[in-house]
Amino acid sequence: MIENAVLIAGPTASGKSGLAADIARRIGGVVVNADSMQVYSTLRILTARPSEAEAANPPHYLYGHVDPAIAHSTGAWLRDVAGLARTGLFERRRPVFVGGTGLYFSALMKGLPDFPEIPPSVREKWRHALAGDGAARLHSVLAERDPAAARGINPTDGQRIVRALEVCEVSGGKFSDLRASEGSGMVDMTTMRGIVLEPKRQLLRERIENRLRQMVRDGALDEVDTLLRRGLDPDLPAMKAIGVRELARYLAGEFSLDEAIQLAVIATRQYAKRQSTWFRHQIPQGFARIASPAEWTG
RNA sequence: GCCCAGGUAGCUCAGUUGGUAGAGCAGCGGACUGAAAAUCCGCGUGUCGGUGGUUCGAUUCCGCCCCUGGGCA
Repeated sequence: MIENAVLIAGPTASGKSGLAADIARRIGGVVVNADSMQVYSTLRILTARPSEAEAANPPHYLYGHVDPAIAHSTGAWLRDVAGLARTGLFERRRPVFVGGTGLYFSALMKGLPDFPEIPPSVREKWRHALAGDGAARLHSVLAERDPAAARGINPTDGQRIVRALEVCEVSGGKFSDLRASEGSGMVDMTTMRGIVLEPKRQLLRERIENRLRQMVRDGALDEVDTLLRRGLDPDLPAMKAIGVRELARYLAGEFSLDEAIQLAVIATRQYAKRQSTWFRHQIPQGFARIASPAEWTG
């Protein structure tokens, strides 16, 4: 159990990283990443990961420690956190978890059901089936193996259907049964402190656009180029970082830099909206909700 | 100045053989239990450029005007 943790959630470009560093420095703590994309090593600029200098003081953990060729996951991230906890680090230094991935916060607070590890061959098999037969077909397959799970998943939601099917196959049981057996959270909720950043939409829009232009000035194109040269599977999570696709299309000469940036800005705005929706409804009561880091008087 | 093609949702456009209109994108709302920067669901009234006329009724037909492209001078 992690005592006295600080959790900071917020949409992209809300200024949460800076706030996390300030708080960690003040309480003599450490910053722990809770963002699904900042774990990857190659895309430092494009994922707005803190620089090496920033990450040195206060100490930052779980940033850029995963190669983009590896498909990280919520479960893998949770194991990373557990590994850090086992070293006793959090008993000496209070952890400040910061990020934009709502699911990671849920997993941290409530735990994850005890799903089995899915062998790559099984994963591939169902993904193939999805591509070939379509979501509706797989949904009816799921309806036979696990009616309860099928009822809870939209017939067009291929990704979730595949997930349920692979878990059924590997466990030999039902996905819905496993889901019912909730794991236990990692942070002690009675001593935890939670903050949600909720900037005004208009302000966020401006910040997103400015930041993306700055990223390009800082060398985001080189990062994307480096990533592309590795010829990785486009389905890998790291390849889906916002901006990769858009800037890649500029590099391929499909459209101008300005058009590429515009598309990436739009994708980022839509992402920020999804994040806000999550934090509005899925984060427990008791988190302090503030519009900007300046409002935090902690 | 003349000829042609257009002016319809924030943008790109479709459509109405005359009964006041609809797609994609954007935007907004929502879901979310090991890909989550992912995946999925829901939401479309806008002087149909303006103004006269014909008509029971015009965004649709006719006249004039304005604007934008292209062509001829």
